[in-house]
This record gives sequence, structure tokens and C-alpha cells, in this order.
Amino acid sequence: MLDKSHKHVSCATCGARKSSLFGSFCDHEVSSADAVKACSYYKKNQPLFIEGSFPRGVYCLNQGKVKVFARGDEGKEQIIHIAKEGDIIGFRAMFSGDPYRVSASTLEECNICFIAKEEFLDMIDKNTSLRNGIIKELSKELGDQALFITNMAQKSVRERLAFAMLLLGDIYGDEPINLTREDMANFVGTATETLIRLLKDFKEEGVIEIHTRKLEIVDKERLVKISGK
Amino acid sequence: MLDKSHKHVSCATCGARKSSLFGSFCDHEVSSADAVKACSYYKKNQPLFIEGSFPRGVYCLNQGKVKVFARGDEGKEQIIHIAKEGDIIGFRAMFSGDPYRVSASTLEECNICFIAKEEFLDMIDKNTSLRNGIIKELSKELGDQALFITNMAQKSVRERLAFAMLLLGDIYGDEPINLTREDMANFVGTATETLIRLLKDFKEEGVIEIHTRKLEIVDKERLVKISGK
DNA sequence: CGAGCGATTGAAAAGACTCAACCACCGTGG
DNA sequence: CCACGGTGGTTGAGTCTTTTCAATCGCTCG
Repeated sequence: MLDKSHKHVSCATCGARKSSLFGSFCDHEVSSADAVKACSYYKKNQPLFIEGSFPRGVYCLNQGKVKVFARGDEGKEQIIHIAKEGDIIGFRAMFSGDPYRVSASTLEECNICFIAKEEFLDMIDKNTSLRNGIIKELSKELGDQALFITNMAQKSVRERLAFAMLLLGDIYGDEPINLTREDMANFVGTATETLIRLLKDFKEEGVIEIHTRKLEIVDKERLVKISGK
Repeated sequence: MLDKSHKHVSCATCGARKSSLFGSFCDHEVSSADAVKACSYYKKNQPLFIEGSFPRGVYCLNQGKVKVFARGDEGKEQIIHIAKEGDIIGFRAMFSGDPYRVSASTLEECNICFIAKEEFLDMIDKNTSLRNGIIKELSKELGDQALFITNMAQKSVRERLAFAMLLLGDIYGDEPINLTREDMANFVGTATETLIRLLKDFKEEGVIEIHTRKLEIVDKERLVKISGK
């Protein structure tokens, strides 16, 4: 259980920072980031921002997972990305000038820091390596999404599920994967029922273990093979 | 028929430049861009770069269309983007540090200018508005791709085709859309046969006209409706 | 203990793909 | 000028994956 107060989490002691875009900060930059940010505790399933609204800053995840998703015409969610500790989200729309084209909401209890737009843009102006890191991150995501599109267009649901499980394995690390079946289906891009049937197949094939809602990968090699890459 | 010589096309007289990322260049910048770039004539179906190789510079389209695509596991192409006059391609991989994750090849005869990596990075260092333009372009594409993914995951092939026709309408402007059925299918993410059947439907519904290989949009409103947005 | 959401199962229907064959256009070379 | 070959386009039939809809189950939290 996380601390529910709005207590300030220092960037200096943030375990997630080192592997984040702010990883290269010097002491001075760390403390000035600390000074301008606001920390909040978020309950499960709480929105950070919603498609169509205008961005007012960026969110830096100290603890917990966040889904980033778009809604299709019938309102069905398509999860584009799942962010974990150390990830920064919401910066895309700050650069494009558009309103958000996706929504974000917590998948579990989270501690999340917020940095206002002006402060963030200011940091980018002053810090070349942060700026380069952002450009690199945008580029990396663009490449990932090209693969995502290709998978979506050409792979069967079974293959996509295997691929998604591998991604989720990386995101969740040691912890078991913990998502509703619906969120998982919306990540893979299929119907909930289809997803459930395929998970059952994987279980019977000894590829994963199912503990009600929590999933564990047993045979990663096999998943790689099934995913077709 | 384009000029097949490797004659230098000046950025100063390039009709495509004004609407491109280089649109904000001052005279001085235009002439220095002119000085470092190399112009080439490309035949139809000629590759610019190939997935897996490392980028050595960026390509600026003066004339013609270029497809940017990834290959799925069975080698099938998925077209991610179709670039037109004034577009700059290949810069993503220069920032991510990865090798190219997509390939690019001409869809028709083209005049294309090449700017080497160091020169381009140098231009970005020196020109803030170019740099901001690049960041904005990366962000814009990232947003477009999120929509692309959602469409791919949730829409029927018919809906996706309608959506793709609208995009192609913008890309081709006044000219008729001119792609092989296979390229078109690889853009929509479907089998060639399915695409052909759906094009026939659209024709019978009076939405498009088919002149062998060239397609013309007759009822744009209807396409918007069919695409479901 | 009960309500309610999330998970699961089954059966039927629909959408899309594959495979195989055939057509049509176009440029080439005899 | 015409026959030929090849690429790209079209059509039909059968199959298979995936979705949809309906019903049931079973945690989990007040």
C-alpha cells in the first residue's frame, strides 16, 4: 500500500529517476526539478489526462503503472502503451501543439509527479542532453509504433498475444502481470472472449500460469517462437 | 517525364520547400542547404534505404511519392507512411541511434535531395526553429500512428479502406491516386483480393471511379461516413 | 450475505484470407 | 505489325479465424 498523502517525493531519492530521461541530471538540476514539481497519490483507475483536452504539463511516474490509450469510434479503448516507474508521459502533445490524442489512466495505485508545461519546456531549453533524450525517446517510440502497426496488420491474435505477453513481461519485471482481461484484450487488439480462450491455450501448453487475474510467464522462449519473431 | 540528369535542384526554387520543414529558412540558410545537399533522379520502385541498415543522412523529396514500409515475419510489406513532395524522410533513425526499422522506396519517378548526417545534425544545432520543427514533426507522426494503430485494431477492412482513401486523397491532391493494388492492400493492411473486391463495392456505390490503375474520389463525404469518424 | 463486476464458456455468424484460375494490358522482339 | 511473355488485376469457392451474443460462474468488497 502506497502512502496516500501528497507528500513530496524527492527526485534525489527517486529510484526510478536514474533509468529515466532525467537520469543525466546533475545535483543542481535535480534540486531545481524538485522545486517545480508536484507529487500526487493516484488511486487505481484514475485518469491523468483525457483525449481532446490540452496538455498543461508532463507526468513522471514514481511508482505504479499507467495505461495510455485511444478510443475507437465505438468508444472501445485501444491501449497504445503501458508506462512504468521512471517513465514520463504526456510530452508528445506538448510539442505537437495539438490537444491530447490519447488518454492516460492508472492501472494500479501510483505516485506520480507533475511538471508544468513552462517549467518543462524551460528545462529542455537549458539542458541539451535532456532535449536530445526527448528527441531520442520520440524517435524510439515512433519506431516501436511502426512495429506495432505491422504486427496489428499482419499477425494473428495468437501471435499478437504472445508478443504482448513479452512486452508485459518486461514492463512488470519480477511482479506478475496484473491487468483486467479487458485491458489486456484492448492492448492486444481483440475481443475479451478471444483473449480468454487464448490465455487458456497458453496455460494448457505450459507457456504461462494463471492465478485468477495475475499471469506469470513460464516459458519465455516459447512465447518468442509463437510471436513469430 | 522528369529530368533524368543529376542536375542540381536549388532549394531556392524548390516549390515543395515552403511547405516543408525547411520552410522557415532564411536566404543564408537556403544557400547553405543548397551547398551541402546532393540531388538525384530515382526511377520507379527504387529503394532509398533498407530496414536494418544504418542511416547516413536524410532524404528530401523534391518531386514524386515514396512509400515507407516495414516487413512482417513472412516478408509482407506494411506501408506505414506515404511521403510526397516537400516531405523529409529517414530522420527518425538518425536520432534513435538504431538502424532503420523501416525501408523506403519510390512509388514513381522522383527527384530527391540527400543531406548527409553531420550536415543535417549541424543544421539542427544551429537552427532552433528547424529543431523545433523536427520535434513537432516527430510528435505529430507519433499521434498519427496512435490513430493508425487504433484503426488497425478496431475497424473493419472496409472502414480502413475508406480512411486510407481519404489519406491518399490528401497526398495525391489533384492527381488521381496511382498505386498498385498490392501496395494499396499493404497500406490498408489486408489481402490484395479483399482490397479489389472492396474497391469494386465503392465503385458500385458511386464513391470512387476506377480507371484501371488510377482511382478518383467522387464522394468524399461518403468516404468520411464509411470510415466511421 | 448479497450485489456487482470481471471472468468464463458455448454456439452461431460474419468477415477476411487462401488458393486457384483466368483475364487484360503493355512493352518487346521477331 | 503481330505474336509472346510477363506483370498486375480480377473472380470464385471454400475455409478458417475471430467476433458476437447469451448465459453462467465466482471472486471480492461493503
